[in-house]
Amino acid sequence: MPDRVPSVLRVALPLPLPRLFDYLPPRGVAASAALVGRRVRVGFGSKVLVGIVAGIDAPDPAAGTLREADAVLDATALFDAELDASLRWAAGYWQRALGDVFATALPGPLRHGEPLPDTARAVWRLTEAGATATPALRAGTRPRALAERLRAGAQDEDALAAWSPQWRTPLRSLARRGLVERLWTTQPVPGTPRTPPPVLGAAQRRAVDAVCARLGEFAPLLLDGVTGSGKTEVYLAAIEACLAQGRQALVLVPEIGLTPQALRRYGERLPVPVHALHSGLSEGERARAWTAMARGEARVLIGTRSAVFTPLPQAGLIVIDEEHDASYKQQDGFRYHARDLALVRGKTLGVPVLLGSATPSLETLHHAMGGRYAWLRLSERAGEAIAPQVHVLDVRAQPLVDGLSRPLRAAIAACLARGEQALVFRNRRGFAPVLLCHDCGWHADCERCDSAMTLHGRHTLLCHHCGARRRVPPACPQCDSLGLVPQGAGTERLEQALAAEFPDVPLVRVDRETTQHRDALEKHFAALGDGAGILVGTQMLAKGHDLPRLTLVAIASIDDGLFSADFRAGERLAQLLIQVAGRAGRAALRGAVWLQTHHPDHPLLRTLLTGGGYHAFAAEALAERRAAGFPPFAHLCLLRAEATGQAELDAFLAEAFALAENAFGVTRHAPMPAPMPRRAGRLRAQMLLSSPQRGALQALLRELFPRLHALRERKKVRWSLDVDPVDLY
DNA sequence: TTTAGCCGTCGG
DNA sequence: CGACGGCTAAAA
Ligand SMILES: [Zn+2]
Ligand SMILES: [Zn+2]
Repeated sequence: MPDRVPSVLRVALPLPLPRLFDYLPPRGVAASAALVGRRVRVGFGSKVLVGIVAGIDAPDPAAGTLREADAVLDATALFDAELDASLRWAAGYWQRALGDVFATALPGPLRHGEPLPDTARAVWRLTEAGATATPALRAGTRPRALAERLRAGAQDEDALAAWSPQWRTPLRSLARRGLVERLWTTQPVPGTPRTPPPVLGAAQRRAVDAVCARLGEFAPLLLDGVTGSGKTEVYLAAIEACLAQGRQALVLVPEIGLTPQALRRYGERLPVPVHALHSGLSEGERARAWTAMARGEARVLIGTRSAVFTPLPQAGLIVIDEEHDASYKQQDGFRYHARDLALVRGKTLGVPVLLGSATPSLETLHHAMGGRYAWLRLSERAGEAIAPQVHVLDVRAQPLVDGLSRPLRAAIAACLARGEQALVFRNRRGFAPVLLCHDCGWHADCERCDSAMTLHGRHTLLCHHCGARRRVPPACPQCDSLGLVPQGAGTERLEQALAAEFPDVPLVRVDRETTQHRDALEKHFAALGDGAGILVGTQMLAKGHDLPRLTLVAIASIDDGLFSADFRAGERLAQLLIQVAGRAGRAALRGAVWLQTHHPDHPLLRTLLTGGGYHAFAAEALAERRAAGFPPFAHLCLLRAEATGQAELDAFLAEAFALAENAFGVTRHAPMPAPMPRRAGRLRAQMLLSSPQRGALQALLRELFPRLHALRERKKVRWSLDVDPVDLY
């Protein structure tokens, strides 16, 4: 009889093991349903872990003696009912252990058992003495400017930092004289000066109205608008309406989109403090923002992929900017898709989910075309702006010197002569992608990967896949020839060539090497100034900072992307081209886009650049996907595996293939080597599963996942299931 | 995934 | 005989 009494805690631990672990409650604590969702500290093997109580149950008679949990760490559940349900759904959908999913959803300090942080924020206001003394402060000084600002109302430290990065200096000067004082508050601080909203165009107005009409219910909406059509103003107006109803808003942006400039824009336009969650914050700051949302103190949170796990107890609206962006899919561990999880949360929460993009993903477009998503179109650039003129440069008959043809150099020179700015785009960093022997055809390959090494500078060969680094050999290792030549041009080579040709204008290279830190990108843009200048770089330049003087976009080459085997490569390339091209031109200055290619007749380029643009491309690509049985017309799961020995790898995938036999009508494709069969010394292979029915695939995965865990052959193999993979690499 | 523990080999 | 490496089962 006592065996039937629910007396054990079923705990989700942060491990990749797909099961829960049973513990007795700590001494003096009764096992009650009220403990579900709270963190507990438990001994596990020889170490101590922090887990979350996932349920309360009767003890399993088959189990041996249970350990006692050390302590319950929370007074209430960390996740509310909605977040808890959404996380459980995510664990099932993307096939990941619940404890691992819970751990991913928590900011570091909470994951490690720290108490919820204090969310009170420091607010500075003028003292009475300060108010009196302000007019007497020396005019034109920073303390005077700060005092004037505070006279309009108290400000929190975020607002002061937005005003000036060096806000502490004048503040300290005022504080020393007793003119300002610090308070602690969890309330939003009113009185932050706000930029008035611009007048919206008719299409923007319609879009805002469409979103506002759906506040209070689940509604997926696609905001489909070209670069410069004013999507952000639509977000801001919708968020204001959401705030006015007393609800919270969550905004997801791609990693690269969360610039200080973008944050400032949200902060200045909205009547409440805007909290940010991004990789540049300390763990403590992330925990504070998360907790402030959980307590309802924060009303607007803007963040990157992992911000989708933020509690939204008073949710009103979720916005996903650049919804097509691949960075929303986590590429290791718990391989969730933030956009898709946001849609599920929106449905559970009963709030609209606004998906914005100039180049919507084919999945989202397909939903919009089928009427499942409301489709809001902003077809014109806001204001007077006109679309840029596109030149496709056939370089088959053109000599390329350092990757640049004569007509392109001439176009850049003309642009600079007008005092305008040029962006030269090339999606390969380094000096040259290949180092080739002119005499025997040998090229420098990585010893641990099936991939060529990239030449960096003049003397270094670098593998972009495993990080291997070595010196350029003095002569060809195969034929002793001295004729080793860099083949092709990366950003570094373009930079040098442009610097030599245009020595008098500022030139900035933007790629992973030059832009390590968070603020480096902003510094680069500042270094460019607002006169004539050149930016060279990779897709880091595709969005971000607004550059009004930029009128010429030169795409040095994207030919290597035209023939990729991956089913999503075309979509990616089209999105990238449209994004980069969209940077050319503004209201008064018409932009031009130059594309150098050896394949001017490639269907993708014809349709995209000289035909009907992105939507015409998308229609063709969707037809191809339908014919080939790829998403959105089928749902995929990729079983990836890697091992040091080929035999172990093959044996594992052969077993996995057998396990997937005839199940639920899901198509199992024969195991095959990965597109890069060897990487960092490890052999890689994969098996694809596909089904037109998402439910059938999910049913198979529910059976397959535990069986894979139980396989003997799994031992020497690292494997993972990737549900809805963004690429098959 | 991590790790304790078992067993077999090998050097001292 | 004890150290070490490789393999396996178990972690509640
Ligand atoms: Zn050679
Ligand atoms: Zn390598």
